[in-house]
Amino acid sequence: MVSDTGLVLSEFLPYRLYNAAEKVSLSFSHIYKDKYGLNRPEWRVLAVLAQHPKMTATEIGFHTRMHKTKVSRAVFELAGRKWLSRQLDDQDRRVEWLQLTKTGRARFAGLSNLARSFETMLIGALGLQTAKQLAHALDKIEAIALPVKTTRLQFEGQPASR
Amino acid sequence: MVSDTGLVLSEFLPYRLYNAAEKVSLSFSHIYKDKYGLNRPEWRVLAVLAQHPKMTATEIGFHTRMHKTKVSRAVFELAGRKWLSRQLDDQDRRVEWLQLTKTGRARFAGLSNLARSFETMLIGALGLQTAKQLAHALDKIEAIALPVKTTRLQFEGQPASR
DNA sequence: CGATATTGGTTGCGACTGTAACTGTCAATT
DNA sequence: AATTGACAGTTACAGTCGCAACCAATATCG
Repeated sequence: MVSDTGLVLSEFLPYRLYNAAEKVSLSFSHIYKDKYGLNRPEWRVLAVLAQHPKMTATEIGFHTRMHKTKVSRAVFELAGRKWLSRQLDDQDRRVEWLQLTKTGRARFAGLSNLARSFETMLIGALGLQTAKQLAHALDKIEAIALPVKTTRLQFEGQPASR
Repeated sequence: MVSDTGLVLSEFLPYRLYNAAEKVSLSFSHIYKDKYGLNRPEWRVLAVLAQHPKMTATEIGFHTRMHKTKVSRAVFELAGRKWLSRQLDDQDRRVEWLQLTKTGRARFAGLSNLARSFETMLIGALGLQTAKQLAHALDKIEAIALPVKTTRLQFEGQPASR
């Protein structure tokens, strides 16, 4: 028998990690959302294309850990704004090479500065020591393997319908 | 002129924090999703009601930092399954007191054990030292004030919106 | 009292998401 | 060449989300 002392949600690590990430992310999102009208996938695509001038959508998905449909939609939107250009590969016409346009690079330059200010502010608020420890913990989380699937149990009282 | 060395997304703290939280949260979600058919708001409502036997939806929102519509929908779902009961307050009939049913408590007991196992596994994978440093960093993130514009969570003592 | 504001909780709507199924292209096998 | 399978990228669909508008009950104020 397992001693059930209950579970204190507010001390539960996954919960706390998620809330902290949401808080930071929500705050940061105003920088690309309010001023530039971007959503998160679009911001990420922009940032990764600024760093790696020519990439395919698949590569972007790999780098940003985003689902390919997210990438596809973000690319569609940014292309519509002419912040990036698409160019079919000569050898393999399934592949599209994406790169920022002049406009895209110009927009990102502004965003990039705001982003770095935000990060500096955040690290300042945490303290350098804590920020480094946090970065180290994130390294480890990135590195570890976590269980991915389980099997579904059947029981009375399945989801109700609205 | 600001030196634009670009921005390396993969080293950007908000990005890394968010990805780490998503990774952990996704892995953990299988515990309540695949096995019990719950989504995250439902899991949170269940957990907080298990800890605090009688609460109102508003209080739950405060504790779990969830928007009141999320709470409302989660409560609706759990009530439909008869995992919790709703009871109008005698004095103020706008207020509903929520508490877990026997079924709800039974389900949560199982979930709770799985949750604690998961957390133990996670802490083990990080190492105790790193886990403590992470917890400390999360404390600080919770405590600091970050610029937030539009989206407001519903807290006690805060105007809803204007 | 009556009018108005506030509060607890719900719902309509538009925006965003992941799954899975799809299109079009290339590669391998026959 | 024709078939098959793999792959890049898109899209249909159903589920989820937050905002704003809403309803009903209560509190406040003239």
